[in-house]
Amino acid sequence: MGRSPCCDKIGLKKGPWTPEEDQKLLAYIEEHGHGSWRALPAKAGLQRCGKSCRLRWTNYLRPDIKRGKFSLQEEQTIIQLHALLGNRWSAIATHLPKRTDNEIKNYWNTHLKKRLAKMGIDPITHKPKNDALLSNDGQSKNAANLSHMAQWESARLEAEARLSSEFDSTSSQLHKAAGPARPCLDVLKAWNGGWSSAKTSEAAAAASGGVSVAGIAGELESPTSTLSSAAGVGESSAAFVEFVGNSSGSCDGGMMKEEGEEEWKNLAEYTDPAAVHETAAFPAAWESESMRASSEHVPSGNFVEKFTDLLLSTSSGERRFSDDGGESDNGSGSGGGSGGEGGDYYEDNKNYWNSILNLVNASPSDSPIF
DNA sequence: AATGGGGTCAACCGCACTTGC
DNA sequence: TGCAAGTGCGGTTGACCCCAT
Repeated sequence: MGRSPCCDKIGLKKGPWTPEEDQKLLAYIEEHGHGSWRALPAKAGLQRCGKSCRLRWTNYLRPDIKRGKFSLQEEQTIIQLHALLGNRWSAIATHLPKRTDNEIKNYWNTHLKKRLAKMGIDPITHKPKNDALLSNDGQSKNAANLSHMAQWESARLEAEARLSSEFDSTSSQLHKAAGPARPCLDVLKAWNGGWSSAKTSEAAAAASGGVSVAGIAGELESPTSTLSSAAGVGESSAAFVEFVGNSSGSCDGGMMKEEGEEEWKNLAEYTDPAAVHETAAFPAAWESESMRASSEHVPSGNFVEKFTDLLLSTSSGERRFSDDGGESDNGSGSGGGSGGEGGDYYEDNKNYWNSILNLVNASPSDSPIF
């Protein structure tokens, strides 16, 4: 829109901040608050642009910033949320309260992304780069994926349409109150809630692959949120639809299985038990006959089980992937006793995404994105 | 000891969105 | 309603550090 940059004035300093500048900025903000960032430098006696001051404050000087090495739990959170949200660093940062988006972004780019790539996993899609590794019958699997994607996208659109009409009278108010768009996670919660309620009510909507939206009302603030999500996190969104396409077995808390339990129990502690319990009802809704019928033909594939687990194992010297990106046989395979060679493609990924949903559910209610 | 390469991270840049007039 | 200012966000850059040669 032809807006002039804030830093184009000659004479403003750039580059690394000196301790004196830090002190000035800190002292001013502590006394007056930052107020208008543009006006701040002059008032604080700094030869910096407001933007630079804001960045310095938010990324470095803020007192509530935790610095230093990322914990295992933080790594898990970043990986899982990145799988769901993509490069929305600020959104991810809301779940790591003492970390800045910049820090998380840097950590992802310099550590986690490389680890994923090393393992043959596309860090953008969080899927293996070589789909042929996933199963002995890649084509039929892909066909099944497409089928499920279509099925669930259809169901999602149906639910969305119903929500839109249901909330039509109040949506504008909600939009105003909600502030910035809350992309796809509203939908995830909605799905979760929908499935949970479907389990108990055996609603016809659920039986037909649709969703009983009655239980969603309380969770959704923006009934049209998926529309923005389609543009914002389209790829991840699609991945979600694909990954959840199976109904067999039970969920014992997402990816917190026997294998790697030491690492994942941290996540369990982090996650609100109540939320976990609520989410645990989610897979039960998958017992819907129509869904099961359509998924029974899906061949078992030895997909990347718990790749965040693997990723973190790799970081601690444990090697579970062969050099060509395939997974080496490490014994028991995936948990839950699923058949085939070490686990079921969909089961694993359902669990993976369930663990993300757990995270979503456990997130603070005032989170700007959830 | 010097040097080159790779890794890390603070900071900058430019675009997009929100807000106020 | 349209425009401009203010702010937030994500991608990128460049300086610094460490390590191998």
